[in-house]
Amino acid sequence: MSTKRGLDTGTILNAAAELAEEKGLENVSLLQVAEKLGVKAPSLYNHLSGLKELSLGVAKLALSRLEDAIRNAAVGRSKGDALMAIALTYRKFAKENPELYKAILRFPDYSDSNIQEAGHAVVRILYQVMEPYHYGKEETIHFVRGFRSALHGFVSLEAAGFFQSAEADVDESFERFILRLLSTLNTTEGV
Amino acid sequence: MSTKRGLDTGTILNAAAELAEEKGLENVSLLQVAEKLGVKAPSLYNHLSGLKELSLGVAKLALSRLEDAIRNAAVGRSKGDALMAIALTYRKFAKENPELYKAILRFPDYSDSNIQEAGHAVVRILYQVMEPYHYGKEETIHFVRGFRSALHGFVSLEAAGFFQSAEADVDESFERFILRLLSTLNTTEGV
DNA sequence: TTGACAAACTAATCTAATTAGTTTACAATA
DNA sequence: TATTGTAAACTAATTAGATTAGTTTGTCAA
Repeated sequence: MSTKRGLDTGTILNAAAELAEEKGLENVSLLQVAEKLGVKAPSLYNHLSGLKELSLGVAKLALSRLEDAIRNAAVGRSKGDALMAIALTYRKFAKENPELYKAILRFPDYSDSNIQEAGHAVVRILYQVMEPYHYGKEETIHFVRGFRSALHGFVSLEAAGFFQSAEADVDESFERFILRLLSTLNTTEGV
Repeated sequence: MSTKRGLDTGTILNAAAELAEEKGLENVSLLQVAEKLGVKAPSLYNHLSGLKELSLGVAKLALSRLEDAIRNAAVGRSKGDALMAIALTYRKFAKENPELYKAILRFPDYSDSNIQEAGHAVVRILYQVMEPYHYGKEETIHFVRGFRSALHGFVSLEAAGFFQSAEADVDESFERFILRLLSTLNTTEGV
């Protein structure tokens, strides 16, 4: 029987992600992940350097799934349409994968490394969508920073449980917020 | 000498906050905090229920300091002026107290309880500032949710190390972003 | 067929949180 | 002033988890 060669980094990260959604991000330990994989904890060290790398890996995994979702959302749409679709998809992802989204949020803990890279992928999509507006590079960067901040900020605060006052619908708050931002985009028409 | 009665919850939390800024949030353990206070770790349990409560307490402390700063920023200003001052102060706080700000960010980990309460205080200030615009309650809530999201989102992403492309100044990105939002506020004049 | 290597294992160590049970200083009161 | 109850500190012990060291064992390539 296959007592051997069962693992690789990808398998481990997927198991960790699954475990996160099942039992909460805070219960993702090497021990638990190993157990889920039917393996002893030290075995994991053959594939990653330790808990930090595991956490980082889960965050990267989550980001890349988010990126996929966003890319799909933008396909076949342009300008405001595309941006709104991206925004809705972003929030949907966070709602459907709360623990994975928390994993992304947690990156400030190790702001150092290559999570950034994964983040860039998301940004690149936004740059593409912004092209038809014919803004200058600098102008585009300014806007994209704001747009990302809006998405991230709203979704984080919502996930943390703010926005509970029953007096205003959260879906509507989000849509209005994004529309507000989009309304400031020059509609001078791309010839 | 006073082997006794040295501690209370406030003292512990302040020590923890200090420790966070000195050595990083991730090094705030019961052990380290106890050591800093010249006490054994189990003694802390007389004043709080464990590490979770300590972390929560630090987050609340940080939020209440942020709230103070914001309140001060709004004093003597109104409308767009006040909102911009709040925004700048919010970001300044995060820059000057990075570890404490991280403590706030970390709250999604325990989204349950009474961090919320502290968050409400910030919101209350925003509601006051919004009054002169004479928006309806619902409308105001929508805007405030967006505004907070903007602040939180931008500052978090910046703290996490995104926004590093040298091609656009981050201060300017922030100011433009906030101005963009403010520009969408009705200036129909309060009589 | 074999031998080298990677991948798994067991055993052991370390750090930190937490719990149990004990001691002691303060403060109210007899 | 002596006494005693209690809160707050302590020591000792347990637990969980990460990590390291050193060993064993499949698998694959020569």
